[in-house]
Amino acid sequence: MQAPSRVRPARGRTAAASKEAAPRGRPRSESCHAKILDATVQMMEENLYDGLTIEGVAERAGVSKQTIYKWWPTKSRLAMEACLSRSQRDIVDPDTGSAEDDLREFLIRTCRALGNGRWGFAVASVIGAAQANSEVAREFREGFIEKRRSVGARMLERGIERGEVRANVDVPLTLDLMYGPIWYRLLLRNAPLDAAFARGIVNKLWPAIRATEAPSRTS
Amino acid sequence: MQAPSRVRPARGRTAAASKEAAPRGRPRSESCHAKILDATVQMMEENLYDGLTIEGVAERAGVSKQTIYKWWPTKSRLAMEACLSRSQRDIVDPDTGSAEDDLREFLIRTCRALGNGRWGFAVASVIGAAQANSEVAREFREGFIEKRRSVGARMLERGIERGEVRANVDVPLTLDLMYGPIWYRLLLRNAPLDAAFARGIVNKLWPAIRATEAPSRTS
DNA sequence: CATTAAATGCACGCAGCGTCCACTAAATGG
DNA sequence: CCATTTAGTGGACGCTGCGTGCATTTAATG
Repeated sequence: MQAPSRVRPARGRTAAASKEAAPRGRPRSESCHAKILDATVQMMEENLYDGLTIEGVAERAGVSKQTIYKWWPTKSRLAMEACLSRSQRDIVDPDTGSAEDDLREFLIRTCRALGNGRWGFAVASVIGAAQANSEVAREFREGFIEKRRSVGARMLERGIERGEVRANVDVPLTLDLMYGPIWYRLLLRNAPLDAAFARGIVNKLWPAIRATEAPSRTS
Repeated sequence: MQAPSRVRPARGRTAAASKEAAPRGRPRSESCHAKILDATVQMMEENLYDGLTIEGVAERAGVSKQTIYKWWPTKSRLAMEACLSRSQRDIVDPDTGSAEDDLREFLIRTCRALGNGRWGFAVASVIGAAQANSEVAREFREGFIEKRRSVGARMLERGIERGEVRANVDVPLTLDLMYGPIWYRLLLRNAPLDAAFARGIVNKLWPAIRATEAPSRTS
């Protein structure tokens, strides 16, 4: 998934944890690696996946095309890694102590990351590209979707332990119901992807999730 | 959206409703039109959007490339119209007399159309392609998504009139919650898109929609 | 200094899009 | 029957961008 990391420890320093001896030859340029990913994200934000060209990335990054092909076999893999690396920072477990608040916060954060600016469009275009190639689709699922789902599952499980969430809740289905509408709006752009939407999802879903039988809070 | 229809009434017959006189020149071949759309669907089912080539369609349909370009400006527009025309038959309002049953039936039907065989993958790949071109995205939304949404809205409104659905329900949000999970699974393939899933969606959502405050039916 | 591997620069083959053009085919009205 | 109009054919073309190949230079190792 990640381009194979062959970066060696800084000159002179011997990494204590590293079992293998220093590799021979010229070390991989970490700066090239970063510049390529940056240029890729930038180009996707401007031109979406279709407008992403290896030649363009090479030019922007000030790097030769061969260097890119050395580390990423195809354009789709490059786009994928750029997308995943850029997305990591948006996946955070709020862990507020309340399952309902956790879910709401997480969805609000997700909507915020994807809903404004060009990044959402770029992500959508990568999802799109993944539809044409099952291997890319799998990588995207594992690197992007499953990470979000596991955070969601953790929030639900904490809720079950605390007695806020009914114990027999169908976790995978619940996650589909939570994330599905967000991807739907991301991809179809029929309405804004904002905090109000995130709140709406949780408010509608919570009565089907929560343990107590108190009156529904749905608007 | 549709390739402009210039087919004229059959020879000799004067269409009563037609206001304009018979067009001059050679009439458009309806058989070519159909063969092109069929070949497009077939090729997308086999090779997804990326594997769809105008040259390939021309060959399969036994038609010249120019004929295709005459009626569809780009590959994406061709894919779009093929997708929309093939999909019409799956969009049916069950109108059972019960809003809950209507919703369930409609979602089951949708899952059935998209969940097995190659067609679902083909549709997903068109959604994907739409992400790279905002005009294609808009057409897809209007021709495919909005048709389904308006059927859904009608089912909910009938439910409101009959008192089964709470009057203040947020219809667009509810539709997002219903359809979102389906598109999510269609695109991400994390789990099967089957009737059980459709039922799960309705069962979970129904308590947030229905007018009465009877105990929830969620599993 | 020899070795190893990374990065460069340039050329190439190839597929497929979209266009152009001259030609043929099928309808029209006079 | 003929001029006109529009549809469809077939082949050639230019272009972009992918992915490869290869000789060369650069930065690290012992």
